[in-house]
This record gives sequence, structure tokens and C-alpha cells, in this order.
Amino acid sequence: MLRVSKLTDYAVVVLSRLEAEGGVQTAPGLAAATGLGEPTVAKVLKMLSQAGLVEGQRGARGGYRLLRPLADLKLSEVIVAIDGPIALTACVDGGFGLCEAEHVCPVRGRWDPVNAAIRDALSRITVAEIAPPRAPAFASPAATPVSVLVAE
Amino acid sequence: MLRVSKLTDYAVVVLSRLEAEGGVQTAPGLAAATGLGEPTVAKVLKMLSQAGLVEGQRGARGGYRLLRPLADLKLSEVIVAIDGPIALTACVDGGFGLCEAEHVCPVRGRWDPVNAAIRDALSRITVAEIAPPRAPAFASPAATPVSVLVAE
DNA sequence: ACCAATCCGGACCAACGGGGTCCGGATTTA
DNA sequence: TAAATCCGGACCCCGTTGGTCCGGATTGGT
Repeated sequence: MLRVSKLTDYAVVVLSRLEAEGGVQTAPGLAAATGLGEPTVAKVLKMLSQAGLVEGQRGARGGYRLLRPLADLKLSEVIVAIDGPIALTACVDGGFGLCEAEHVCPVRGRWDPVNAAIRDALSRITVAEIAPPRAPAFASPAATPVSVLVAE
Repeated sequence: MLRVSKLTDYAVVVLSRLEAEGGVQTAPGLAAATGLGEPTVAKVLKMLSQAGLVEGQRGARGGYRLLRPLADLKLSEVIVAIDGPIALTACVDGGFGLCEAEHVCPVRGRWDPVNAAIRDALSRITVAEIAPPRAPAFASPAATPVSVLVAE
């Protein structure tokens, strides 16, 4: 499938929402605005915070704020923040001790150029490019019964 | 992690072995030559056969043979054969009915250019480029002290 | 004509990781 | 002091992946 995790997808949504609204926003607020689960959004924001893509401010009136505009944020950075290093195989750029049969593995290190190509491709795309252009966040707060749609 | 499945990795190994040896080879033979499990190799070959990358010949003296030289085989073809369509998210190029919240998903279709970029990158690499140039088991026993480095 | 070798198609099962939730603690504001 | 909020982790459930196995079909050899 060659998939990124759903969390990465969510991260893009949350980030775009952060930029659309601007300023400092709480995790529950972002959850409500995006229609995602509150604990899930919190988890995503924590990861993004650890990666230095957003900044969390504690206490009452706290929340998260964007550290860089999305136009300066590479997609690869988000993927790395959520999914970890970008590598198509477990043998990450010739690392040792990961593969039990690495001393006989005939493709050791040969995936490296492939990984590099993928990283390069994902570095050329910014989050702003895949974030929904619709800045208007109005989105009919009561008219978006996401929970209803999802609940089903 | 953005990983391809292990099976895809195995496929590259098996394919490279197929080309290195040439002609028609049996699944058990390839398993022995690559050090992979026999049922696993058989499974990989079946998938590659269904995808039209190799051809299986039944009966005694049967086996598999390569239909195209590895230099003409794109890496993306192998990945598609084993892992299925290349798409980073479940929403494959705007397909419907896959995501339960697609009506309200703000990033619907926006991953398409990303997927295209990945496909493009993987299409520019041939299997021959990542296959080991040659894999004679007797090649350099002393020149591969990897097992010593691993020391486990 | 029979048997052995081999591919073919599918079912089956165990293990790992992802996705989602929850809780206690730390920190800041009112 | 109390409320709001982030922080760090533990926890569990489910789906997919990886790996195995079996019966059937096909082909070549004896």
C-alpha cells in the first residue's frame, strides 16, 4: 500500500486549520473544528510539538500555535514527525542490527537511492500545497454534524 | 514509517536472482538460492506472475522465467504487483466509498499530486538499479565481516 | 498409462503495529 | 486556590502483514 499513517493525514488537517484560524488554539477547539476525535487531535499536536513544528503553551488560555507558515513547512517534515524516518524498508540506510539476516541480505543498502528519491519528492511539496485552500473557517459550526455523519 | 511490505523487498531479491541465473527456475530452487522461506518465495512468484512480470510454467521441468530484463522493469511495477496501487492515503485519487467521512474531509483529493510525485519517482528507478550487481555466494567471504560487526 | 514435479488458487493462523482512549502530573491564568 | 490546558506515558482493540499449508491442475518422464 505504501501508506502514510492516518495520523499524518490528520496532522495536515490540523495544521491547515491552525493556519486558517491563526493565533493560539486549544486541542479541543481544533478537534471540534476538524471533526476529529479530541484525544486523537491531542496526540497529533503532541507529536508535532515534539518535532518543533508547533509550540504548545500550557495553562489556562493555553493552546498550540504554528511556528512556521505552512508554505515553509515541507510535507516530509510532517511525515517524519508523525511516522518517523522515511525509509521504504527496515534496513534504513545501511543501519545494523535491525535485520536478522543482514549479513547475507543481497539488497543491503541498495534501497538507499530509492529512499533518497522519495525524500526528495516529499521535500519539494509544502503543506500549504496540500492543505485545503478554503481559509473561511465559518463552516457552519452547527451545520457540520460530523459526529452524526461518522457515528452512523 | 512509509514502508513497502517485506514481500516487495523479497520480490526484488528473487527477481535479481532470476536474472542472474537466467532461464527457467523453480520456486524451491530460488528459495534455496536466496535463503528465503520456500512458501514465501512461492507466494511472491505467484504475485509477480499474476502481474505479468514473470511467467510460470507448470509441470515437471517447470518453473518461472523473467519476461523482461530488470533494466526494463520499473520499481513501481514491482511495488504495485505486491503491495497494490501506490497511494499514500486511503483516499486513492478521489475514489468514493472508502472513507466514512469523505463528505466533510477537507483534504479530499489534495494528496493526489503527492501520490503522483511518488509514483513518478518510483517509475524512474529500475529494478536493475537496486538489484545487486552480482550475487555469487562465494564472492568475498573475507570481505564481508558484517557478521563480526553485528556480533550477536 | 502412470507417477513425480511443479505451478495455481485459495484458506488459514499468529504476531505486530496502528489507531484510539484514558489517566495522573505539571504549568499557567484568573 | 481553582480552573484550564498541555505533557508524558500506559493501555487495549482491531486490522493488516507475514508466513504456512493444502487440494487441484498441468506437464514431463518412465
